[in-house]
Amino acid sequence: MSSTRTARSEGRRAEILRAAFEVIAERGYRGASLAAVAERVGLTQQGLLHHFPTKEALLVAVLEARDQWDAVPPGHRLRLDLLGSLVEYNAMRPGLVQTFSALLGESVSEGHPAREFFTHRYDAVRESMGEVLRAEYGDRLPGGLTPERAAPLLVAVMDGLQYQWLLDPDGVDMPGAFGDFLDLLGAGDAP
Amino acid sequence: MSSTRTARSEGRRAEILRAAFEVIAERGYRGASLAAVAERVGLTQQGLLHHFPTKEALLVAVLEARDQWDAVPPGHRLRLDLLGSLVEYNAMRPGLVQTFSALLGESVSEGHPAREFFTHRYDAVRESMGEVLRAEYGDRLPGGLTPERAAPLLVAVMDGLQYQWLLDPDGVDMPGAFGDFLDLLGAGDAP
DNA sequence: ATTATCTATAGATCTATAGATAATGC
DNA sequence: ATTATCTATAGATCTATAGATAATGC
Repeated sequence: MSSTRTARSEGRRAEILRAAFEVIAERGYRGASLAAVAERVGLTQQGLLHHFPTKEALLVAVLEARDQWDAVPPGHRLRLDLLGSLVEYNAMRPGLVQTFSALLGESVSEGHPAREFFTHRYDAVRESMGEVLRAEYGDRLPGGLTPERAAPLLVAVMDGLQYQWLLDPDGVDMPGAFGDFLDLLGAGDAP
Repeated sequence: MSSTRTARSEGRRAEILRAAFEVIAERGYRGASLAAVAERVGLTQQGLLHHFPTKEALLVAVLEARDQWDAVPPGHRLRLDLLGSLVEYNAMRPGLVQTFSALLGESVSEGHPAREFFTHRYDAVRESMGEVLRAEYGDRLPGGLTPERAAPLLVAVMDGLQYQWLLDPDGVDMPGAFGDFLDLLGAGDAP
C-alpha cells in the first residue's frame, strides 16, 4: 500500500496526519475543518483533498495511525507495569490524549464515523486486559472478581482518569491514580 | 428568576430543553443545530432564539438542568448504595447518559463553552465522593488508599463505564461492573 | 506522464439580527 | 402592552468537484 505511493506523497500525508491530530485535539473531529488542517501544513483545503479524498478518509487514517501507535509489538506480551508506563507516557503528551478523548466522546453519537472503530477496539482491549490481569494475578482477584470482570474496570479507570486529567492537569495526578488502582487490584485477599 | 417569566414561556423553555437534550445526545453540542432542536418542538430556529438568545445560552440551560437533576437533596447524605442505584437508573436512560458523555467528550477541547462547567463540577464531585467513601469505609481502604485517593478512581470508573456501555450496551453490564468496583473497595485489608 | 497544488465555485449549512404579524394578558 | 412567533436575510463557514497550472520522475 505504501509502495503505491511516492516517498514525497508519504511525507505529505504524514505531515497532514500530524496536523489533523492537533486540530482534532483542539476542536474535535466535527469542529476540525479541512481548511484548518490544511493551513497548518501550508496547503489549501483543496490541496489537502488530493492526499485524503474526503474528511472521513482523513479520520480513518488518524484512527489507523493510533492503532499502529499503541499496538503491542508482536511477541511482546503486555504486562501491567508496562501499562503504568504507558499512562506515565501519556501524561507527557496531553495532545495525543486529548485527540482520542475528543474522538471517543464524539463517537458515542449516532452515525459517527468513528463509532464502529471504537466499539471493536474496546471489545478487543477488554479481552486483552483480561489476559494481562490473569497473567499478573491469576484467576482470583480481590473482591471475588475474575480477570474478565476486572478488565472493563481497568479500561474505565484509564479513560475516566484521562478526562479528569485533561480538565484539570494540575489537580489530577493521572499516573499516581492509575497506580492506586493497580494497588487496589493487588491488595489481594485471594487465597 | 422563573417568576419573571410567564407560565407559558416556562413550558416552552422546558420543551426546548428536552429537545436540546435529545439532539445533543444524537449529535453532540457542536453537531446540534438550533434548527434541529426547534423543529423537534415545532418552532422555527428564529422562534427558538426568542426563548434562548444564543446557542450557548441553551447549552448553559442544559448544564444547569443536569446539575439540578442529580444534585443530592439537601439534608440527604449521599451513600454508596445510592450511587449504585444511580448507575442502575442511568442504565435505563441511555439518552441522558449519552447527552453528558458527548458533552464531557467535547468539553476537553479548547475554549469549549462547557469546559469550565465540567472542570468545576469534577472538582466538586471528587470531593463529595471522598466524603462518601470516608463515611462508608473509614480512613483506610484496600491497597493502602485513602478515601481522597480513591475518589478520582470512583469517578473515573463511572465515566469510563458509561463510554464502554454506550458503545456496546449488550456487551457491557454497567451496573454490574460498577458493583464489582465497589466490591473491590470493600474487599478491605484494612486493620 | 504523473503527481501535486492552485483557483473558482456549487450547494449546504449555521448562527444571529431586523422587523413584521399574531396571540395573550391587563 | 407584551409576548411569541414568523419571514427575510446577512455573513460565515464547510465539504467537495471541476478544471487549470506547476513541479517531478522516467
